[in-house]
Amino acid sequence: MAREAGVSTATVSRVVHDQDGVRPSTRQRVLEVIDALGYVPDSAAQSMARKRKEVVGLVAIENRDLDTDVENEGLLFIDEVLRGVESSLSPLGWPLLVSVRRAADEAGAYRWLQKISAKVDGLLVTEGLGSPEHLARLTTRIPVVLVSGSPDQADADVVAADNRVGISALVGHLIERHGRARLFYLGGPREAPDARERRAGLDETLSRHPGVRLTGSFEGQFATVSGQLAAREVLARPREDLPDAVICANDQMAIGVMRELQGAGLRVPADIAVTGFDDIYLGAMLTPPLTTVRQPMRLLGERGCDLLLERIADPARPRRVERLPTTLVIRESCGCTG
Amino acid sequence: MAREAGVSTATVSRVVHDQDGVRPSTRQRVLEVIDALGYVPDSAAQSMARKRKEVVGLVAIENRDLDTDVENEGLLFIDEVLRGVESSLSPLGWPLLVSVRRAADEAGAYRWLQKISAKVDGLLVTEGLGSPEHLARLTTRIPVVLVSGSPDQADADVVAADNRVGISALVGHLIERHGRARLFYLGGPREAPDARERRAGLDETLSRHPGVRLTGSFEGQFATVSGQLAAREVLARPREDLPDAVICANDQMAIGVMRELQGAGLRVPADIAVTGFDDIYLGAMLTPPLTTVRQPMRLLGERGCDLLLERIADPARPRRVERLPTTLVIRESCGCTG
DNA sequence: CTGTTAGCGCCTTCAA
DNA sequence: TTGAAGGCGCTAACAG
Repeated sequence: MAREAGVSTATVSRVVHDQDGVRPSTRQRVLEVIDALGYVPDSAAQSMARKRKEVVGLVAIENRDLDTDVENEGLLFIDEVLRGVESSLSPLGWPLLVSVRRAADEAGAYRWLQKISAKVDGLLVTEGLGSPEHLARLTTRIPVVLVSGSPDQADADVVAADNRVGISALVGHLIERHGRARLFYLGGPREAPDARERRAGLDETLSRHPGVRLTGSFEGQFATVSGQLAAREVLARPREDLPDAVICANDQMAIGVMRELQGAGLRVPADIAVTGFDDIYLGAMLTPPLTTVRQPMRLLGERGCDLLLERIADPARPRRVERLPTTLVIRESCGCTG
Repeated sequence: MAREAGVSTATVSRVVHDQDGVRPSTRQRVLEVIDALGYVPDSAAQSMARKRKEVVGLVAIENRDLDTDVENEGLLFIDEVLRGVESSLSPLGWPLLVSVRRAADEAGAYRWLQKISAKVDGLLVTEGLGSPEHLARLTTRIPVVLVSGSPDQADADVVAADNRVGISALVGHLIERHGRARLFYLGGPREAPDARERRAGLDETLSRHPGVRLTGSFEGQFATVSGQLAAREVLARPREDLPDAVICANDQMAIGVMRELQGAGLRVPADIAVTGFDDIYLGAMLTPPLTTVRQPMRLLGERGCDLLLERIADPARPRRVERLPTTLVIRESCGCTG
C-alpha cells in the first residue's frame, strides 16, 4: 500500500487527516504517492478503528401497490422526508443509507432492521415500522429516531406532525362550515401511529358534535387502491344511506376515493365531500382540488435527522419528542368554492 | 461478547450464518445467548474480514433551486431512478447509500466521490456528475455504472435512454405535423451527457429539414427557473421574431417556460408550442398538457443497478452500454388537440 | 463438531 | 517529526 511506496506508515494517516506534526517535505511526498496510486482509505477499516461509521440510515415501508400506483402520485411522503434528511446531512457530508421494505410483513422484518442498524451510527424509522418491542431492542443498541412514530416509544426520540389538531380542524370545518353530518372515515393501517392519532382526533372532534354521526369506516393501507376499495364499500349502500363526506387519513387514499366516486357518477363535493391528509403536490391538481391537512413532510425529515445527529453526538441526552404543526388547506373538495 | 457468554468463539460465526457443522444443542444454546444479549455482528468488521460491504451507492446532483422548486414538480428524475434501484436491490436485501450534492461545483466534488466510494461495493453515478477523468480514476478502484451518462466513458458500464431517437421523433412531429419552422431550443447543462445527446439529436433532425430554422437557444440547468429565464429571453425579442416552438431538454424547464410565456399573455400552443423531455407526472396535469418524450426513469435505475451488481460479481466482465427506448408522448402543448 | 490462529486496513498511543 | 506495536470485531483456514 501507499506506505510502502512512500516510506512511512502511520504518517500517511496523519497526512490524510491533515494532522500537523509532519514535515512539509514529507507531507508533500506522501501526498504525491497517494495521488499517484489513487489511494483511498477504506471506510470499513476506519469505522472499525474509530467505532464510527459516519452514516445514518433511513428505513421505510412501501405502501403502494407496485403495479398500479407506480407511475402516479406526486411527491410521496417518503420522498419528501428523504429530501429533508438529505439536506440536513449534506453540510456534514454524511451519506444516507436507505432501505425500503415492501409490505409490512412481520416475518424477517426485525432481522432486516438489525442488519441495517449494523451499518449505521443511527437510524431514522418512519411511520408504523417495527413493533414497539423490536424498536425498543433496537434502541438499546443504537440511536433511533421515529419519524411520524409513536410518541411513547421507549427511548427513541420522535418527530411527528400534530395529527390530532390537524384532523380536528379539518373535521370541524366540514361540520361547521358545510354542515356535513354523516361522515365516513377511511383510516390508515392499524400499526401506523400517525394513523391512530388521526383516528383519535376524529373521535375527539365527533364527541364535541353530538349531532354528527360516523356512518362507517374502513381500514386502508395508505395506498390509492385502499381508497377505491373503501369507495366501493360506500357505493354499495342504498343511496339514501350515503355519507355526505369521506374523510381520508391520507391524500393518496383520497385520490382513490375521488376517482371511484366520480367514476360512479357522484359529484364531489356536491353529492359527497372528500378530504385528505398530507398535502402531496398532486392534490392541488385534482378536479376538484383536494381539501386536506398539510403536514410538513420535508421538515419531519430535517428535524428527525437533526435529533438523530444530536443523539449520536450525545447518547445520554434526554429523550425528546417534537411536534410539528399541521395546517388546514382548504381547496374545493370539501365544498368551498375556488 | 457473545462468545464469553456462550462458551465458544468462531462457532458463533457459524451459527450466525447458519453454516452447518454445529451440533444442534450447541447452536440452540448460542442462539439463546445471542438473543438474550441482543448481539448483532458489526458490519464494518464483517466488511473488513470478507472484503465486501454489501452496499451500493447512488450519487446525484441536485438541479433544483432549493427555494423555489422545492415543493413542486411531481416525481423527479432522481426519485424515479432511486425507486428503480431500490426495487432491484430489495431481493438481495442490500441497502442503498445515497448522497446528493447541491450545485455542480467541481471543488471538492472528487473528494466527495472518493469518500462515498470507500463505503460501497459499487457506485451508480447519475447524469453529468464528475469529470471524465475523475470517473476514470474512480472506475479503476471500484465498479461504476453511469446512469444517463456518457456512453464512451472509459471502463464504466452505462445505461441511458435513447435520447437522439426521442428528440428526433418529437421535433419531427413538430415540423411535419404542425409545420413549426422557427424553433428555439432550451438545452441542459453542458456537462450532462444526456443533454448533449438531445442537442445532437436536434441538430441531426434539423439537418434533414432544410426549411426549418433554429432561431435561438439557451443553456439551462434542468431547473424550472432555467425555463423562466429562457422564456424571458424569448419574450425580449420583437414580436414578429418570435419562435413558433420552444423545445426543452426536460420537463421541468418546459414547465418554467410555459408559465412565463403564458404569464406574458402568449397562448400555448396557438402562439407558440412548448415541449419537454422525461415525462414527469406533473406534465400531464398542466394546461395545456405537455407534449414530451418519455424516458423510462425507473427502468434506468433498475437496469443500472442490475449492471452494477453483475459487475460486482464479475469485475472482469466486458463493459456494457445499454440503451433504453424512449417514446413520444403527444398531448396538447405541441398543437395537437385532446 | 469445535477451538486456535491469522490477518482484513486503519488509527492511536508510546517511544525513539 | 516519525516509526513500531496493539487492537477494533469478525471470518476463514487449519488443527484437533
